[in-house]
Amino acid sequence: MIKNQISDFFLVTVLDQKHEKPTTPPSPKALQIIEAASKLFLGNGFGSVSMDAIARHAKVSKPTLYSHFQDKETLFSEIMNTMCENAGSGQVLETLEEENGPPQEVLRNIGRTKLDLVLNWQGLSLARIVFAETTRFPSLGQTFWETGPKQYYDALEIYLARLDDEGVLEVPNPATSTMKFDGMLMWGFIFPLLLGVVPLPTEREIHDHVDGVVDDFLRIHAVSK
Amino acid sequence: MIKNQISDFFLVTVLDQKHEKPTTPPSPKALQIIEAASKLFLGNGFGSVSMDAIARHAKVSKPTLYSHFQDKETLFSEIMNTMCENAGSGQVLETLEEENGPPQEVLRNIGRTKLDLVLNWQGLSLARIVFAETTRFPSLGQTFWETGPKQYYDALEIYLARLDDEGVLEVPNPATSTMKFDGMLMWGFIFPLLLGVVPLPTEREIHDHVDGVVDDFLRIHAVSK
DNA sequence: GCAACACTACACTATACGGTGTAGTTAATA
DNA sequence: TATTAACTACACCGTATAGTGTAGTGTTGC
Repeated sequence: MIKNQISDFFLVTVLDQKHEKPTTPPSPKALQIIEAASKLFLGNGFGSVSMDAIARHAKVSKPTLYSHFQDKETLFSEIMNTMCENAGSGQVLETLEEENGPPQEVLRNIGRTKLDLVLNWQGLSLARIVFAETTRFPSLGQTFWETGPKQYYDALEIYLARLDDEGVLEVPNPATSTMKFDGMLMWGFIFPLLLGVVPLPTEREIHDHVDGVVDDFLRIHAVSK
Repeated sequence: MIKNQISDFFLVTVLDQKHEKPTTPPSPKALQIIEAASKLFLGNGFGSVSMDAIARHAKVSKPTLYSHFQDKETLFSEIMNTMCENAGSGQVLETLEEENGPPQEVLRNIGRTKLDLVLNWQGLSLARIVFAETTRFPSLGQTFWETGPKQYYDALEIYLARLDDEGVLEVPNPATSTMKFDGMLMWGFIFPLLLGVVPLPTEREIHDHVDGVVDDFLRIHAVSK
């Protein structure tokens, strides 16, 4: 069950490289290795996953493993970078670019899409690992930030600036407002989840929460008459 | 320099057990061990700190180390639990209990105190480690949550409920509003900081941010006329 | 003086890990 | 059939680690 969950995530994050540059496609053995290593790293972090375990789970010999990847650190950062890039905010960005409805509707869609992206076993594991290993692999935090949240924040900031221009809302500082919006949206869920003291929220809880956040946000930035 | 920073933090978090139960005070050797292990764990996490390194830094022999602490896991969880308990929200709670001024003033004090508590090298390291190791040591997240954020959230929730009762603000759902307040307060700083993509904010930046958050919060919950 | 105790230095065991070398196997190709 | 490339199983090296055992040292209290 969990195995399938991870496999699915793997498919859309590591393998499903639709926007990939025309590099040589990874060989089937390399794919086995990537898949196994992704699962193990995502579930256990860098330090407590051994190359023997990766080879065993990939059903591949150790020399084969090392013929495809230089060493453990390379393997880890390649996989995590790919994961960060592909687990990025593509859907959220599309939501933002395509929508032209009333702000309440647009913001609700953004909020739900964002929470759906993050509030699941894989998203939380990824965040946990990136937070933890970003001191040992500084590029990790950088890649994660730039390929994921930053793009989403930039787009939302531009959207809010446009609303301000058009006089729909009053958003004197779109950058700050963007982070406050995301903070209201995320913190109450992700903080206790990262500490492991609450279960994942239901779709209904997410839905209601987003509605509340958007209402608050609109009240903050309502145009003063 | 860093050594002193850590020592200071150590003093107020691990050693300075004012509210401690009347247990036997730790021997000087045990203190050396705790101090060294605190520094090392805080800076490097659980996995990449060896018991030899702890003994070396504590200027203590390994058998002495093991005469005071059963094994590495015990040492780690004892130290981290103590840290969580003592790095808790004592100051924030005091701020909340003592203040009786206007909400704007109270909330600003709370916000600044909270951010001061978290936005520093030690607070971030602690959060990083707790997030990362909470799967291996489930009690860690639990202890951190219950001795720290939860008490602060409970107190703030009660405060907001009181303001609602008194008709000062309109807070129909104090629990949710508490998390949204903290989310606006924390997220914009702590998220990029955990990813290592921004430096620590200045006192001035914190100050301005808190003011903005409190203004937004008051606008959300202003009593409708 | 002497016994108890905490400690030290040092050596040691057992295990695990990252990474490599070797010899042999399979399968496709020419 | 001969060649080549990828792969396998297996053994191995060096190192690091958690944790223990031993023999001896200093200090305290009787």
